[in-house]
Amino acid sequence: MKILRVAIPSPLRKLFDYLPPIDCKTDTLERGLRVRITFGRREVIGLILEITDKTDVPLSKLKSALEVLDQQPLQPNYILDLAIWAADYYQYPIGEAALQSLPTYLRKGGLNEPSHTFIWKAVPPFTVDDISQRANQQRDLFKLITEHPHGISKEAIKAEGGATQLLSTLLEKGLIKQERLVHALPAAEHLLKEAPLTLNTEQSTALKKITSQQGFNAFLLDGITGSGKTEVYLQAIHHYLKQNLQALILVPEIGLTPQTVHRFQSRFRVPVAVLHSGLTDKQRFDAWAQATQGEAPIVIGTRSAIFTPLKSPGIIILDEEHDSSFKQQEGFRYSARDLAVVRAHAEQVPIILGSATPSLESLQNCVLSRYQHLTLKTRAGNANAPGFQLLDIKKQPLNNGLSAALLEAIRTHLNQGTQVLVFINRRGFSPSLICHDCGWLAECRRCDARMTLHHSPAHLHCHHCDSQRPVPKQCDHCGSQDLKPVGAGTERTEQTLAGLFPDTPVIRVDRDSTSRKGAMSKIMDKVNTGAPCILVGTQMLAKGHHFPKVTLVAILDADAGLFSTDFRGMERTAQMIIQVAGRAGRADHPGSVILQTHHGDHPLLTLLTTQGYEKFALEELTQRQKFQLPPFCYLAIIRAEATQSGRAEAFLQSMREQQTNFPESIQWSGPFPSPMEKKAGVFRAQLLLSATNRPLLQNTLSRLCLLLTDHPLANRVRWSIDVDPYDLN
DNA sequence: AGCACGCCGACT
DNA sequence: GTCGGCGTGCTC
Repeated sequence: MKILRVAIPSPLRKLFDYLPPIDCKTDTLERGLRVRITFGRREVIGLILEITDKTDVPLSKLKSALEVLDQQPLQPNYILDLAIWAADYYQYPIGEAALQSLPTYLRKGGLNEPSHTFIWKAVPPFTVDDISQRANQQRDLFKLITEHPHGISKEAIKAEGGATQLLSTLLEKGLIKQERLVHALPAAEHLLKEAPLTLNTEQSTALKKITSQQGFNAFLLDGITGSGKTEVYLQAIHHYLKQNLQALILVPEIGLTPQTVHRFQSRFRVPVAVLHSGLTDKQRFDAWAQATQGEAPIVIGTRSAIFTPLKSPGIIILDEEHDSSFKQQEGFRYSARDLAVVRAHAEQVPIILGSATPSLESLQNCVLSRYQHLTLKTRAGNANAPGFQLLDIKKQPLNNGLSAALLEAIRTHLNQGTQVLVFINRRGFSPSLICHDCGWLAECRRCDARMTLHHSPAHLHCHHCDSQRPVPKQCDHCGSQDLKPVGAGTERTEQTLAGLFPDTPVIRVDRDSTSRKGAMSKIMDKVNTGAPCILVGTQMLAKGHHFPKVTLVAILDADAGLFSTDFRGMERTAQMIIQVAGRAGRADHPGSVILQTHHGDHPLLTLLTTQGYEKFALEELTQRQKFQLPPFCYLAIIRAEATQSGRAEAFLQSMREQQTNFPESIQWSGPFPSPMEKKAGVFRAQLLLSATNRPLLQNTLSRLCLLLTDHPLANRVRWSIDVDPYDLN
């Protein structure tokens, strides 16, 4: 008797046993096939993870599966194993995890039959003279098709003005035929579409180290902005493409732009499968299938692409490895960066983690020789590194957050005919609205947070829960009409600068100004003309885009995050500063960076701006070691949320009290209300665990997980476990 | 998570 | 008399 152990998308942390479908040839059953089953009173799609001949479930309770959906396993075992490993490591229900490793289209029961592009070809020996003289459209269509001996797609025919509605007529007459487009991969010597750039010594040393070793190796490609990391990626990819192996490239959410994809497409004469959030489920599945079947030698995607199978794995590359978007912040809270290393190890392929500002975790892995540290310190074209200036604004008068010294510097650069970038990490006009008479602040009704004032269009907006309301005319508390904006966001800075520099265009770049389709490329076109301008923007400016004409970068508030409650605050601030600074001073213009701060003598800020990121990072690492913080310990947070104040905290407290014989080497902290207790209408609390022994922490978490699941109050709260949390909020 | 069952309050 | 509120229990 065969028993199927099935992963089911449900929060129950176990597999469910089913009998094969009644009329099923049991020798065709296999791990990795989907089954349609009744689960409780509903029908769901599950995934066979094991086939055994015994079960702990009473036979009377066993149901038969309704149908097997696949002939072949959907993904190789190593992907399934990766998902199961992750479910265990991140304490996430196994069924949810296993099914989330599949594209949504398959998860919902779609057939594993990717769409194909069909092409039309003329059937020899027919010529245009075999078509009646009077059928002009048919003759034109046929001529067009004969001009493409390798075939032409319907879309291409339409683009050429051909009468696609007559294709079936010609097909019926046997003059043309339809074929599936197969991308024949070019021979190794024809892979390149453009010539590789010449590598400098550092780059070629790095490339040689990556490509000369066999099997699994993890590399941290630690290269300052402009040092040519991408060229190293491209040439490493070339090395594996030549052996008919594939490359998987993961980039941060914000980094998956058409320009990024274009870099890879313009170098190689091979299909590139791109997995991004703008695709429909079917399109995403098609891209997934291209990767899985090996039709796309290059696969680029964001976090979730870590579960995309490759037919012939060659190399994994994860760019901007420090970026927070690789850690999923809800639900299945995995780190694509860490899973990428696990996956590379399982597949015995090399992995490159690249960054100009590596995470302290990765740097520590280099110290421990788990990763090989490859550094690129030379900027291409001998461009100078930007010069930093800490501008202490203590006691200085500020014009909406801009000091006189900074304005003077902006003026100097504009007069030299170059561009200026002003970075401020707050959207909107001002971060709050205060009553001048009584001090009342416009607060969000659903969050413990103030609402941001926006001018265009005028409204109050909560950046935590997205709720919006009109700008009040008078104070809720005392009725005064003297309401004043406090602090500056991008809109206000834009307005102020536009007033001070009336002859220079001021361009705002934030989520609000770029949300319309094509808005960003319009902005880029304008900036790329090279005419002097002031760019005002958020984090968006720090990532991906290059602004070759920018010679001055101004960071209005370098202090945000310096004294944060989150131990990673300093690391994040430093990464942000270096990433923004990287936008200035390309090739022919030396750049300068001005940081406005109230702590001009802050030791770490000084170290960062005078000695560079690496020195800063090593110093920060000694601090982390001193205080036994990651990467010198492992963390997990148990979070809970409830609609009633205090309930989440009480739940965690009660769980903590239930836990007996708790290992002494695990530190508890909490439960505490979360830093912003109320968010989007729910009250949140958390409990922090830390340990130096990872297996012990894992073990403890598994036990706590059982306790949480069975807790009598568990249905009154929502709880989750975050292993290796990135954000302590 | 879903989904159904079940037991109490305000409506035609 | 019933529609429907959400507490409780179950899913091979």
